[in-house]
Amino acid sequence: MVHIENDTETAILKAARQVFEHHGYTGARMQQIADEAGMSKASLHYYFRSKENLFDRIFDDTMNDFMSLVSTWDNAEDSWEDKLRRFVHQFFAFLQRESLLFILGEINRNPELLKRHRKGKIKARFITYFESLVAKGEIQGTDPKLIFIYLHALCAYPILNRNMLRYTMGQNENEFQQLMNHYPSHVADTLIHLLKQDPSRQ
Amino acid sequence: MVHIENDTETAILKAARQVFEHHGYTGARMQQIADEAGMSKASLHYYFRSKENLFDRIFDDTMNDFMSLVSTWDNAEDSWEDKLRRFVHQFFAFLQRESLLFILGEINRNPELLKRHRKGKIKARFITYFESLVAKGEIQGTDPKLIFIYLHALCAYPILNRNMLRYTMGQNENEFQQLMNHYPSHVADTLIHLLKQDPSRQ
DNA sequence: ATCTTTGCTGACCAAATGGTCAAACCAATC
DNA sequence: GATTGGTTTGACCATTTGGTCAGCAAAGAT
Repeated sequence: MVHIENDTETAILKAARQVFEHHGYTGARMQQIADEAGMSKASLHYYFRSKENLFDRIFDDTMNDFMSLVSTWDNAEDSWEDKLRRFVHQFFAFLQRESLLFILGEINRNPELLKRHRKGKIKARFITYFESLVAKGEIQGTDPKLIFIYLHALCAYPILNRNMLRYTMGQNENEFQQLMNHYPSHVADTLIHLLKQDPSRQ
Repeated sequence: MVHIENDTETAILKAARQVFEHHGYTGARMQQIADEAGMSKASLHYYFRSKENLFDRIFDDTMNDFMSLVSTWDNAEDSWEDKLRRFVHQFFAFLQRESLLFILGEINRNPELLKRHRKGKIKARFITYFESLVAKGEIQGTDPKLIFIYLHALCAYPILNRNMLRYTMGQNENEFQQLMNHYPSHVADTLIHLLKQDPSRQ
């Protein structure tokens, strides 16, 4: 299903994304999307029949990006350390581009939205890859599912909760931004360090 | 500011919390709250003058609980390991009771909501405590702000993103629940292990 | 020049929604 | 049992909101 987008359609999608990500489905107003796209409300209905249609397009696009990123695993011929490092940076960059908070909010509102994305049912490549590493004894024997959760948690949380974290830690925009610049490298180091431990501990 | 609640008011607050947490401010409907509380919509306006008032009450209550939990730090006379372990379990339990996703969504919609809670400006006790530990050389020299983020991230993420995580990892309710039963202990172990490392690594 | 197609819009509509209010209800007091 | 005060509600209102539609404008096509 290829979409050939003209300029107007692109403008609508861009405006819609902004408004939906900021206000959520129920809070978004067709009029505001129209204003932000610089056209009449009727035009939105000309290109996308309904609010729900327009929303689905935004949601599904974001969700597909997210799912394909999560289930992809670099198959370059290098060490798992480098693979992991690349993934962390890629994932972190992605999360700054697209709003995971939006996705989580909408799924919370309507869990049915998840069922439309079958790709999720394919067990993430990450996990199978790390299961094989454990089997080969290259990393310590922690459950790869936990590593998977840790990886996602460490990358996503400071972006999901940026505002309150900054507030709680008493930092201004700049200080926090500077912390975030080094953040993904530090996360990668920590995870690798964690996985390299000899299996003797517990 | 003590609120003496009668049964009706309590019933309203309970219903309102459920509806607001599920649908967010913009998606919540006064009629649904009334239905769920088993009374007429007019009664809601009798007890709380407006939707916004009712929302504020729910939001502020949750936010206060969250802020006081985050800025509290056990001052029992025991090791930092035990303090940390207790905190992780307490925090994890809290997150299962009250919806952080709700808070994050509303703050994203209206950042002004944060400014009402001055407590956040007090730098979290956690950070000052761990700064002192680093100074005393009891733990390795990682920036306590990062440890703070890691702690919160690891506790909060699997609850914030429960649905998609389960889906991505291909687990059913039971399997995931079982994973979560051991989860906080594992997080505590991991964090302690991480902090105990000798300072030689970078 | 005229017709046809496509993109686009102002004016309008029906339904939903937060909020109001006069009246009903009910327990306590006289 | 009448009065009083707080509580509860059905009916109603004004506004907002997603959506429709007849028609206008521009660009090809004939």
